[in-house]
Amino acid sequence: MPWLVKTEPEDFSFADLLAAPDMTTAWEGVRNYQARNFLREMQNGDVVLVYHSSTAHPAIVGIARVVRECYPDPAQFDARSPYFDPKATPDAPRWDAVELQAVRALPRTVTLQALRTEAALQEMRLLKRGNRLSVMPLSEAELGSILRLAESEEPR
DNA sequence: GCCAACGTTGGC
DNA sequence: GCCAACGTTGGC
Repeated sequence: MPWLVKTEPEDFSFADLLAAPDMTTAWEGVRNYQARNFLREMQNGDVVLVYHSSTAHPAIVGIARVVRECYPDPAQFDARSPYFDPKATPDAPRWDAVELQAVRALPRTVTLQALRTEAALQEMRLLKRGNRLSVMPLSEAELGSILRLAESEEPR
């Protein structure tokens, strides 16, 4: 199943992922149960679109894939981590992480504005009012539409 | 910085 | 179990 994950580029951008060793990183710090449950459904090889949020030009900017399925997020046990959760123990972890590897940057980023004006994408979870999920599934049709926008020659 | 929307917490 | 208070997200 295809997925979309959000990240704040000031915190960790798609460029950071491309620059990481093996273009791979642990996707840690998801602290929402619904998002965590989606992480648990991710399978090796699944396509993951990376979206930049909380920025001047929110947009889908790159493609990654799942290279390690869910495992207990080590940050939850680390008292020095901003993602520390005092209620989590190694015997009873609450949060999971996956590892993502960059595939490539999109030829053209697909802005939030462009997503909103694409008829085929109106049902995307990302566009739903009040949506705050940082990990969400995409349909194959949505993935196809987004990739077409990313490859189109027309300026937006 | 503002503010709407949402999730979580904790008293009762 | 209810719900008010609070914190966070994220577009603008």
